[in-house]
Amino acid sequence: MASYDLLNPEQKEAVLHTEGPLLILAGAGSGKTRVLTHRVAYLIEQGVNPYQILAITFTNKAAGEMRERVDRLVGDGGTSVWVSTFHSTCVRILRRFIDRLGYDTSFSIYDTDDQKSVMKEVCKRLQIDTKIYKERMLLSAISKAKDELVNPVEMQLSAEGDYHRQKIAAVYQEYQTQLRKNNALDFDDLIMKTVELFQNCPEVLENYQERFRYIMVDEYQDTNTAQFKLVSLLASKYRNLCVVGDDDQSIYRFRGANIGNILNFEDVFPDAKVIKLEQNYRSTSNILNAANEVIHHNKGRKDKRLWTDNGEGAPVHFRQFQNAFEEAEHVVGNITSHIQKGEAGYKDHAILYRTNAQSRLFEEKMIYANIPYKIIGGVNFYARKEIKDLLAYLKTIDNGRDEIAVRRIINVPKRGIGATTLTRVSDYAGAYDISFYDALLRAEEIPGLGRGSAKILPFTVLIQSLRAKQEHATVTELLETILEETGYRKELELEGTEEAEARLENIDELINKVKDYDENAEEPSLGGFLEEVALVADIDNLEEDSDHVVLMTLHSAKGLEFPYVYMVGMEEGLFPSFMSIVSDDAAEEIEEERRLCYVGITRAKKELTMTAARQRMLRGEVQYNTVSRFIKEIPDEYLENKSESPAQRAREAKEQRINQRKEAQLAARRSLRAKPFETKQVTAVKADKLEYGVGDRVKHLRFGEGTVLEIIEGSRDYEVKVSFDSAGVKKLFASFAKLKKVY
DNA sequence: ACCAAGGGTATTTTT
DNA sequence: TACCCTTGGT
Repeated sequence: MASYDLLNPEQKEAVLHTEGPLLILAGAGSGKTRVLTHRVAYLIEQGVNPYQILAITFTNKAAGEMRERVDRLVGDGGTSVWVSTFHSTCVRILRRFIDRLGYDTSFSIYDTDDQKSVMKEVCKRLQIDTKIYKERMLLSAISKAKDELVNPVEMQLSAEGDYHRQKIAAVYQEYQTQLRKNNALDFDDLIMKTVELFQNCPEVLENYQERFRYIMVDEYQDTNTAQFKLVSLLASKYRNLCVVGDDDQSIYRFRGANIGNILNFEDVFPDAKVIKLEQNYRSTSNILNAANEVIHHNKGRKDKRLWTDNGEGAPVHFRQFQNAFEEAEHVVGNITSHIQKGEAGYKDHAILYRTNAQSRLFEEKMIYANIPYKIIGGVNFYARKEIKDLLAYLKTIDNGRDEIAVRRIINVPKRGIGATTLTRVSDYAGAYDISFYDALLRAEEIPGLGRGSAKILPFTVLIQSLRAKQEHATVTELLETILEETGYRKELELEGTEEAEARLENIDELINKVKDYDENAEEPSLGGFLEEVALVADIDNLEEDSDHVVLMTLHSAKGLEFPYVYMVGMEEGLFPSFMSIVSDDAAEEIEEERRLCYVGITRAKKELTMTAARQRMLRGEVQYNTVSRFIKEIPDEYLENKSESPAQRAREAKEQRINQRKEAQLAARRSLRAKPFETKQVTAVKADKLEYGVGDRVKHLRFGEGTVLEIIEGSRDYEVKVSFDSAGVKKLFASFAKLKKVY
């Protein structure tokens, strides 16, 4: 039984208001997750079946956290509450019912990389001049349309008389055709197709309306039109829709987020109850006041002002440096001194920047200073070449219609199959209206292939045998077989370069993740694994318990908090970004940047340091930037500006610094070369010793209780053989299986 | 079919 | 600066 006494009056009100539409305007750090989880607990206490509660978040990390907190609060009863992201919710629904829209339920999910490949093909087919219509731009136009639930036909109609837009509509049309041919959906499709499904199949919608009688949406300010539609359809029957958000933290306009969803909630649901959470439990009042002042410069927001009864704390620090090197040096030095004084651990620090490119300098300095760090974002783990290659093999096994996947790996490792051969196969597939892979199976019949068909044969034989194997093998076994049979691993090993070494490490990491999946998923399957992998963001991998400094963009930082926060690159042209300043609707865009700034400031619990550089290298050019307007929006009473004047600065002996810098760069480069891809994250760590021994009773998440039969100590992990009461004898890896001793 | 080199171009944020 | 794509050579 959860206790509600520790909630403040507004929080309590939000928890107790269970029926009808509810808008919770939750300021930064006002305890919204707490409210949401307690609300779930309360609903269950009131006799609501947990199975009928749906909580939607944006990231897997947020979902995981909520899941954990719900479990802790309500115990086993909470496990059937459906907590997941928009995208995975939609995938789960589509996997059941998308056949009604003419897709196969084993559809692939395409990431931006795959989308680009499709778009290339589309442009070739339609003979689009990619000098004028850039693939990137076409894709973003399509994405925008999907966010707004506009289909190709509608776009075509609305483009009447506009040649340019008509062209885009034609591309959109063909792009969808290609996706369907590949039995694939892109990210935006996941939402849009689900909405389509609901609109076309009332009985399916009804089914889910009945199921989800209580719906909660987190980060509501970031929903786009399609997501809003999805939620309103689901909630339209029982109307128990609770949305939580903060219009001041709406930072995904570029991705289609419609701030109107939160600003107009009360218009759409006139009977909505509105509750504001304005007490902040996170930051000092200096930090909070600075945030309030900055965001106050925005128009068209819901009026609110956060307050706290935490102490005043230190003023917000601001320093401007001569260049980006010194900026990085200062930040890293500052962190080091906190550590040395024993004031804080590495993990208490976060460095936040506007663009991913800024991470590099900090990374170099960290390596030099021997500070453990983790970079979030940049190239997603699953977007790396070697990982994508291996996933493409798995996808090919799983979904024979995914041409992008097949094409990706048909000549990796090299099988001597080139462009000409592929075109012939593709033409043949088109002529007989079969999939690309099926055409490969008939390689001998394809005219003009000649010796090409002999080269194709080993590939199809391999895939066919893997498909056969899939029936009874785990994903781990499949992956290992691929690595061996294709010679992929061997090739990298023979290469012997540091880069190949890094790739091999990444592959090991992938194997770890697969093992983890095989052993912990409810019902492990190849399709299930691919699905899980398709929807992870880098932020999802942030582990709270390991001790390192975190570097990430301001966007990724939303929802997190750190005692010490550094907001770097506070310069006009960088933050706010150049694009936003020169944009056609600069007013709107700058407001979005300001909200981003607000998000950054409110991440800090104890101390906030903002820095800028007069000079910095940007895309190969030296830029001279002035201090960001956002700094100027913070009144002096909350801000301590310790920037040195240029004159003072000039007097300083530069020599020493320059030397130091060179040295540092050298060292950094040396170790950067050793690991060209960010710090390796090892998810599987061999425990020093296990808490259980042979003969002990243990409990496994999926298999239930059992008795330990045998423990084999391997070099990297313990292999534990357990006889489960109901699931039989299993061999498990200790670091993944998370066995708990039962007393 | 494969590779290396060079030119051109982009750069904001990401589920 | 760094990547991507085209080009041209073998």
